[in-house]
Amino acid sequence: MQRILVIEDQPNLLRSIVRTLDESGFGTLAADSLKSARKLLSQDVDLVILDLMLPDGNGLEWLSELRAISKRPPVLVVTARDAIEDRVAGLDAGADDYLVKPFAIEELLARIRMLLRREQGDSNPFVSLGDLRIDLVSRTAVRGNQALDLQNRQLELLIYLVRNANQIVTREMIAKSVWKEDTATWTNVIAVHVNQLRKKLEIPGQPAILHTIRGQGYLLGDAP
Amino acid sequence: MQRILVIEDQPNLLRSIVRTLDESGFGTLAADSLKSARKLLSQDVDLVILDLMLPDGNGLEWLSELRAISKRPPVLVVTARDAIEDRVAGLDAGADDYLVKPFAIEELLARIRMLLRREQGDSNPFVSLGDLRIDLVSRTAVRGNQALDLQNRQLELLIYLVRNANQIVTREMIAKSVWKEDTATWTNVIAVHVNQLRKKLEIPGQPAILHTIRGQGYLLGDAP
DNA sequence: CCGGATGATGAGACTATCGTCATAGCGTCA
DNA sequence: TGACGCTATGACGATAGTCTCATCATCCGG
Repeated sequence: MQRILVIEDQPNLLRSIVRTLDESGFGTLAADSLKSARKLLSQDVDLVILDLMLPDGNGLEWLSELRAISKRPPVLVVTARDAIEDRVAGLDAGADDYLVKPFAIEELLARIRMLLRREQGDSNPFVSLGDLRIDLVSRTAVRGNQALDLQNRQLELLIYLVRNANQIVTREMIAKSVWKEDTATWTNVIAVHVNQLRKKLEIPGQPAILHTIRGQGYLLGDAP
Repeated sequence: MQRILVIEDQPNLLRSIVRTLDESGFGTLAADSLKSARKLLSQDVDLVILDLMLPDGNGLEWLSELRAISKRPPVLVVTARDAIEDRVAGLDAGADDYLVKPFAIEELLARIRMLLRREQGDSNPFVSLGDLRIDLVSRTAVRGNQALDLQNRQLELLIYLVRNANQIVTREMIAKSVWKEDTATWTNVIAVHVNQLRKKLEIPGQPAILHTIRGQGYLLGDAP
């Protein structure tokens, strides 16, 4: 369930927003001051709805602080301040949308859907090839629906191979990119790691995807 | 230079928008119908400004077609239709923002900046705090312009602290997130790693940024 | 079909990383 | 100020990750 943090100091409006969000199937966290907002903003909030005028300070400053750290989560500013300067200031401070009070609850929901939709595509960057997928931030590799338990070097090697999928990569290229030195060319370190990677990567009974190109290097992808 | 496609059939408004964008340093492509828009979109466009009522059809249908193929580029809908149903329909069709005519050119520019800012985030994701910055894909941490040579655990710990900057994190929270187990609470592993991290993170002669909150936990950021 | 070259593989050595422990330092409160 | 509890720190041992080496398998040209 997606969690939304609502920062709003008017009790009636806060209650009304929270109720609507609950009914729409979102999880909600409510804050009526910047102080309590700071407490509730942990990394697993998916969206923030922010009123600007709060008892203990200006919401824009809080927003700037947040954006200095991270571009997530998206922030939808909801405020009575409708002057153009205010709108520009809000958006430039890092807001992802700016909605002026009074607003229709339907429009609020539509804008929430829009922001969350955008988040989904924005999830961790990854590389993939066929049924193989590597999340570059959590550093997890999955083949089909089976997680692969790889060591660091094996993962680095695999990422390099996926990034250069369906083309031959020489040992020199691998040494330079994965080992950051050329010396590795003189030993058979690469062969050893390719070997270890194959054991975990290939599925017995299915055609291999990590091929040796004799005299040239390796190739990840469809047989040449 | 970032390129913006403007789809608008009122010649005066179209000209005015294009001029403003040019002056702001954007590249512009102009279309006064869906037909010409289809032609121009095949080029590399970073953002689309879309009027809904066009001579040869409804912009929303065109938007839906586009979104069926790709979530890029972002689309900013600009229209005279200001009914709530219209706004909801536009956002749900895949628009990334919805601006009602007449609008201030300053707000249009602010919303364009907002949308493009998000696109830029396509580079490696990172977290930062003050002069500290961590690239989450290359897994490198930099303080000022000095790279920090951190071990895996130290980096994981630092990422967690930055993500929860300026708030107290307890040992239990750290154990759960970084070690993925509660057992670490019973030893002083965390203290040891915090200690090692401090040696590499703190700059002698400058105020510390990784504080101990006696009896509670640790805090990364400004002194409490 | 043979021999040299190239790549694969298992075992073990080396090493960086990590966790534990003992002890020292420091704050806090009576 | 003294004692207690919490935190810092250096050293050491355990472990997982990485590399080396010897040997085996396979390919390809005579």
